[in-house]
Amino acid sequence: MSSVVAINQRARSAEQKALRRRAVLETAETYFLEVGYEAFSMSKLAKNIGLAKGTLYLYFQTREELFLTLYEQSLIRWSQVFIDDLSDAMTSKAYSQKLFSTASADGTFLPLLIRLEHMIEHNVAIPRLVSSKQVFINQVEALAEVTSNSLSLSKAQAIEVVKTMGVLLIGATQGDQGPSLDHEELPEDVQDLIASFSSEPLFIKNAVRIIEGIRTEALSNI
Amino acid sequence: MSSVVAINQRARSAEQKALRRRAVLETAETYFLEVGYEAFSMSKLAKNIGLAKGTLYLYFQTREELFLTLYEQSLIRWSQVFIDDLSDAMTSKAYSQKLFSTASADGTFLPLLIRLEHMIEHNVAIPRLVSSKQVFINQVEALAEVTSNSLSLSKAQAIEVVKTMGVLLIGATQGDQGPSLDHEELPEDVQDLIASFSSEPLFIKNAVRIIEGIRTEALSNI
DNA sequence: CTATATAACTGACCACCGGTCATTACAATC
DNA sequence: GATTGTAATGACCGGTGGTCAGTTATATAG
Repeated sequence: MSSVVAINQRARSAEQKALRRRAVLETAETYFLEVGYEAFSMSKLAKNIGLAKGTLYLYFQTREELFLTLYEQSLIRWSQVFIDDLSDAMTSKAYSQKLFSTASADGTFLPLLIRLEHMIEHNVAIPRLVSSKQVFINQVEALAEVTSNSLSLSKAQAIEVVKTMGVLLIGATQGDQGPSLDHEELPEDVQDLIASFSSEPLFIKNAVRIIEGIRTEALSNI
Repeated sequence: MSSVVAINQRARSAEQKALRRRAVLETAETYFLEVGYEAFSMSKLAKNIGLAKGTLYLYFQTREELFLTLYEQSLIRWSQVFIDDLSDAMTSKAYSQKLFSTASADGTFLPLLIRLEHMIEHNVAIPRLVSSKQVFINQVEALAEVTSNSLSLSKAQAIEVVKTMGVLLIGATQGDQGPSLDHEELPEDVQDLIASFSSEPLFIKNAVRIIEGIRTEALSNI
C-alpha cells in the first residue's frame, strides 16, 4: 500500500517503477555532482543505490540515456528558476547576468549541456532523442515568452535571443571545464590567458553585443 | 644514413625518433578522420601503424596527449590557411565567412577544439599543457595581427575579436556533432529545430553582431 | 669481426568499463 | 499452498587505456 519502494523490495506496479526510476535519477545526480561525467560509472552508481548493475538497465537503456534524462531535468529546473528571476523591462546586461548566474548555479545543467551533442546524444535510441528535442523546443518557447517581455522584443526576436544565448553559453563556459590549475606555478602569460577567458565576463559582454545587435537589425529592416 | 625509419627498424637517434613520432601522428590523424574521437583506440592505432601498443606510449604519455598534439598541429595548420585567405579591408561578414569555411574544411580542428577543455586537457601532464597553451597564445597573436589589418581594428580590439570567434565557433558548431539524423523520419517541429541551428548562418550572423558590437563600443568610449 | 652495453620495442597482463542474459527469488493470483 | 509472471541479479563478454619484465636490434668498443 505504501508508495515507497524500499531498495530491497521489488517495484511491481507502474507507479512503483516510476518511483524507483526517480530514485535512481536522484542518486545518479548526487553521484554525478561528486565525480563528474568521465568518472561516472554504472557499476559504482549501482553500488551507491544498493542495486545490481543489471537492474539499472531495466530503467535506462544506456548510460547516455540516463544522462539525457538528467540533462532534461536540469534544463527544465534551470529554465523555471531563470524565468522566475526575470522581471519586466530589464537591460540586456541585467538579463545576461541573470541567465549566467542561474545557469552556473545548477551544477548539473552546464556540464551536461556541453556534452549533449557530441557525447550523450550518441548511444541513445532515436525516439528517445526526438522526445528530448521536443522537451527542448517547449523550453525555448517558454523562455522566449518571458524574454520577449523582459527585453521588449518581438516573439521572433526573443526566440533568436534564447537560441543564441544557448550557443554562447556553451562556448563561453568551455574554459571552466578544463583541469583545475589552481595552486600550480604557471608562467605569467598562461595565467593572463586563463584570466582573459573568465567565463562570466566573456558571456555577458558578448550576450549584450548580440542582444543589441538583434535589436538594431530590426530597426534597419523597417 | 637514410632519414626514413622503416616500421620494422628501430628509431635510435633523436632525429629518427622525431621522424617516427611524426609518422605516428600522421597515421593517427588519418585513422581519426575515419572513425572519430570516441571510436579511436590505441590498440587499433598501433595495428594500423604496425607497431605494438606499448611502443605508442614511448612517444606519447597518454591517448589524450596524442590528441592534444593533433589539436596543436591542426590549430597551426588552420590559422595559417585562414591568415593566407584574409585580405585588407574586409567586411565583418566576409571575415566571418572565411573564418568559418576554413575552420570547417579542416576535419581535425573543430572536433578536437570542441573536446579540448573537458576531455583532452584532463589526463595530460601539466608542463605539456602549459606548452600547449603557449602555442595557443602565439596563434592568437598571429591571428590578431592580420585581423587588425583586415577589419581595421586596433590590436586590442583584434585580440578581443579573435578570442571571441573561438568561443562562438565552439558554440555554433555544437549541433554538427550530434548523431546524424538524415534519412530518419523526424516530426516536423524537430526538423525545424535542427534547421534553425544550422551552424554556418548561426556562426556568421553572431560573429557579425559581435564584431560590430566591438567596433561601436570603441566609438562610445572616446 | 666479434662481444658487449644500451635502450627501442614487445605483448601478456592488469583493473576497469558498458552492456547482456540465464538464472533466481519474490509477490500477486488462483 | 501451488502457480505464474517478472523484477532483480551478477557472472560473464569483448573491449578499453596503460604497464613493465623481458626480448632483441644495433651502435660501438675492443
